[in-house]
Amino acid sequence: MAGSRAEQQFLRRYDRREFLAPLTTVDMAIFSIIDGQLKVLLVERSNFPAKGELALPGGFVDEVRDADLLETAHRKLTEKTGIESPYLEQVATIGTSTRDPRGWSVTILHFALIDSSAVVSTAASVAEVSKWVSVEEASNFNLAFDHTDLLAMAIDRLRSKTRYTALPLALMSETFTLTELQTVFEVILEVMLEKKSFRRRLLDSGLIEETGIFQHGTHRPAALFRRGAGSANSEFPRSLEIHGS
Amino acid sequence: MAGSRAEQQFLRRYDRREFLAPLTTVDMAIFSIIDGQLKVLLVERSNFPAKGELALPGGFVDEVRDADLLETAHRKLTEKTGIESPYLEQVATIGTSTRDPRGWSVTILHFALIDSSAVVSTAASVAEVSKWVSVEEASNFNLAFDHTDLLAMAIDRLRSKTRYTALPLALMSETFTLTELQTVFEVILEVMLEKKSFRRRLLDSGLIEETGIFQHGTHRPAALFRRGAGSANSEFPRSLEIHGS
DNA sequence: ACAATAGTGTCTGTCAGACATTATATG
DNA sequence: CATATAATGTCTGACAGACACTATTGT
Repeated sequence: MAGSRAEQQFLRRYDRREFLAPLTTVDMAIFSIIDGQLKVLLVERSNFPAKGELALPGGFVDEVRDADLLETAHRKLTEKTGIESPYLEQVATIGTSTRDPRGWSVTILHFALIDSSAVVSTAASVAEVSKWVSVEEASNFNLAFDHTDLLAMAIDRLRSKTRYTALPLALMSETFTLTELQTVFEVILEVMLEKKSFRRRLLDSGLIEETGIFQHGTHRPAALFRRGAGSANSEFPRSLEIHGS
Repeated sequence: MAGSRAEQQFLRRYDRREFLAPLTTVDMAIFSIIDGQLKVLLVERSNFPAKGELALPGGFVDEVRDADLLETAHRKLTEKTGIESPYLEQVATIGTSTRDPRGWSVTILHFALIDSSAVVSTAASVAEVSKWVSVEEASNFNLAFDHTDLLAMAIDRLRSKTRYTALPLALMSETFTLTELQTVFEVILEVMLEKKSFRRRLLDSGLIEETGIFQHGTHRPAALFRRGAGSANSEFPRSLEIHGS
């Protein structure tokens, strides 16, 4: 069925180069918490078009090296940050005739969350000019192409998932206190959360486990946790209620 | 900034045909409720590859006619069904080196929900061989390419959204009774729902409004409703609890 | 009057929010 | 021992589930 003689002949004669396909790229919104702020990695474009402008990192599918789009995204991420196994998720695919001056162009937008502590290694492994910018600043820059829109979509997705999953766990370092975790949620959502309900939600979720170790600081020591078995992407039965702001 | 002389020169010399881009298509899972079942529209492929096999409808971006991917999806939908304004949503983008024998290929998968009553007009306006198949059957067919996987993703998305939105409203005809609506939810979720909580949820949502008309059938007449102001895509604060199957 | 379908009353359970209270370090 | 921070107790409120009950039609 799948390999009739006629089909094989068709495929032998088929040459993709005879057909014009849209330019296809993978773009990445790579988030991390740095200095208590939600930051995104931007690169300064070293080639035309939009040379010199700030943009989300991204690039073309490498038909030889990438078996699928996720590998393209992973490869881009490793190239830019040196990070190997972040949280990585497809956000949306944007394709229009006008977004790239080279012609009809499609980008598959992903977002990645990386562990704050892993970020240190970034600068060293990066050749291209790249920098971490707070999402607020980044949203106000005039990014290359439609990247301002793409960034907004990625932030929306992160915010919305933060309301009904424990996704921000992917931003934490190996061990963390519940107060630290709550602060990260609050930074993302731009809202204060109730301590008791936050702790109940996380502790009951089974997504974190106690290390038995305590972090000694200025006052009462805080229990240190690590990520547990479950997927940080799994859904709570109810969303956090976001009122004001 | 955006149009320096050097950049203009770069663009004048740039010829996309020199670069090989992945094959890019838009595929559609078009759902409707027919004879009380959730059905999906399948077409018999009239060309190689996979000629003669059943597949989700889809096709290439038309760089001249389509301003963006959503227009491509709308165009495909209108070509296949004659429907103009369905609910339409992007599900995911799948790109691998192996899914199409012609080479590295990307598809942007969408799903559409169309009004049961609109379906009647379908057969007439369609040249290609297409047919409505229950999702159960369709999932068991061996569809062309990776379309069995694509269909599963689209069904997953529909099921999951049915748990926390009123998306199935898009499947109803102009007016409908609450019992009919509940039955559609049940068909999609493959679970029985509690009448009282279902009605409360929908009535309190403001997503439907009474027509004041009653449907007289074999017994007590049922109030007829129509879709209201709000977006059927908006989220309830809690998901429906799905226990057993 | 009866059967069948439409629609309601009301109790329970779960889980998030509010906020007061207790616990345990360090200086 | 004072104070800051960690952690808990417990009440409320929103909303889904369960299920018994009432209402209204056609036959």
